Amino acid sequence: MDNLTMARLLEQTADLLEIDGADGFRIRSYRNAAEAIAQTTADLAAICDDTAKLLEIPGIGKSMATNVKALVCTGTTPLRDQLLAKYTVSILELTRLPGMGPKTIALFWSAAQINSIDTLAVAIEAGKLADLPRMGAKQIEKIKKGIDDYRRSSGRFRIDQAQEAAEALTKYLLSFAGFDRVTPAGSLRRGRETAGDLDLLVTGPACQPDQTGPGVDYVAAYPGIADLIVKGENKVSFHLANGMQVDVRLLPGESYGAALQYFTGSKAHNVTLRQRALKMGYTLSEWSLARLDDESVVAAATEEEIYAALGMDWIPPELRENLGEIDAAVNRSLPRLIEERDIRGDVHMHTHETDGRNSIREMAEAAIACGYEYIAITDHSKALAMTNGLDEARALAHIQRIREVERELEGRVRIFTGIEVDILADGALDMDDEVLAQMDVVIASIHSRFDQSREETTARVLRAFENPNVRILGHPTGRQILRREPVALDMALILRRAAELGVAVEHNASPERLDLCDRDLRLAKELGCRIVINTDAHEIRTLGKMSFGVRQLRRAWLGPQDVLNTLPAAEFVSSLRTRPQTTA
DNA sequence: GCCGTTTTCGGCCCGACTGTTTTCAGTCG
Repeated sequence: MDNLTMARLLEQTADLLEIDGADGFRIRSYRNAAEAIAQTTADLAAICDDTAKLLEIPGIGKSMATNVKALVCTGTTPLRDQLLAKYTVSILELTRLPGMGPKTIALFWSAAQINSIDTLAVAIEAGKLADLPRMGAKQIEKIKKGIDDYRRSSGRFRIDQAQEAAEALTKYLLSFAGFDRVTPAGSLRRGRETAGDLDLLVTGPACQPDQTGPGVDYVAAYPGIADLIVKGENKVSFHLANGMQVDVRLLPGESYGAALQYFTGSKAHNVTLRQRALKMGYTLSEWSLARLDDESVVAAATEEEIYAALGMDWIPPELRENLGEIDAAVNRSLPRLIEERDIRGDVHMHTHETDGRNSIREMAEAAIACGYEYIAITDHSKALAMTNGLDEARALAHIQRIREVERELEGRVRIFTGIEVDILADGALDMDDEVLAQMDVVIASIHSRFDQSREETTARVLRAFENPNVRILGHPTGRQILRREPVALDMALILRRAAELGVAVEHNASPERLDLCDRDLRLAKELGCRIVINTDAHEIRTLGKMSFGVRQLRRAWLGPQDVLNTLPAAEFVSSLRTRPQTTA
């Protein structure tokens, strides 16, 4: 069982405990443990017999360690089985409906044996809920609508979709005279790979207390609103047509920093920060950091002031996941994180020779416009027939054209020759070695047979590594965010072997992939792997999407020294895997 | 159920909004 599955089962147990009316702190400890397990780079299935190692993970105590062992050995825990026997697993989907919390679910279950969205829908139609306490016509209408929405939408959105929505809204909001600053908070600001909703903070003269009426009305008049959820004094919530929920908050400038800090999260980061505030005699809210004794404000206008007053450096939003960043900020030892301008080259892109849309020359010109010193042209190999992948003869001709374009551009950009060669189902590469040996950048990627077992896929990748021409493992898990699950891989084993051989692993910055994910990137660094970040652009427009990947690298605590393509061209090539000298 | 710079017992983060309950519970973030 992998860590994420384990985390999901513990999270599920917490939900069931909550419906069951268990002690709130016990519930929280299950959630904390789930979070810790989802984030750790240790492979719990591998170390589950080593209780001491389990206890090293913050949030895992004696009885949670027992739970972990039970999950690995039996796939469940006694407590979970007991709760599921009472409620059935389908009751959990009720928590996905807006306005349905554990108390309401428990009420419905005890009053009408409702344990799924379907039985809830039937009960509403039969009018069974009308007599229950706190169930007025509005409440029931809200639940009905929630069921319809749930059945239509998946709930989460890719980060680029969230950003696009944020940019459109920001433009609209800034055209109102009383607003002068709009900042996205939440998952988008932290650079997560998906967002469940969009949080926008707004400040300006129209956001002063008791004067927010016109501003709120303006927000609520946004033409993109599909339906309005909440319209309060300083908050407007609504859905966009694609189902994305947006929360817009109007805030006075003097508490903007406190609000930005609060609504950026993560929740776990904020909880830890607040505990620290309390120990220091302060209380931290979305309005201010204030003294506990006389309630006087210590800091509120900027995040920098608040973190400084708490005795620590300002923490970049990407790190705010309660994974050690608070201690590091207190000790003044936060890392210098990589920035987009550190990236000197993009070495994974396609042209119209296969499934790209632009020529070598067009891609190169666009890369120059991005400020890159070098690129690599890495079209597909023949196994990807639908992309018109290259066979050996075409690949050799392509190399010649790449060199010609490089000469034409007269030193304005270095263009490496390359290929994204398929790793076939058995781990062999889809191109002759003597052709691969002529290329600067050979990226090996999986594009087929995603259904193989963990053992098969791991062996497949390890066999590909044995080919000395392989210099980079492309989009290692093959996942497509919200569309296709990652392939099953023994990631620690793969990364350890890559580190030994000097094979670099790619972070594919395309917002559809973001592969490796942040957690595996941290593991890669721990294991001494070299990392390369690429856009995998198929047209000039997507060359500009490097920033989505950079945010994932930052989330993994990576600095420029951890990423090969922050190096100048010559050093970049010489730090790729060195091939054995050919004897011929 | 976890944890320890006052604690191995007794703590464990804070406020807005909604609906319906005339004083507040539940949900959400």
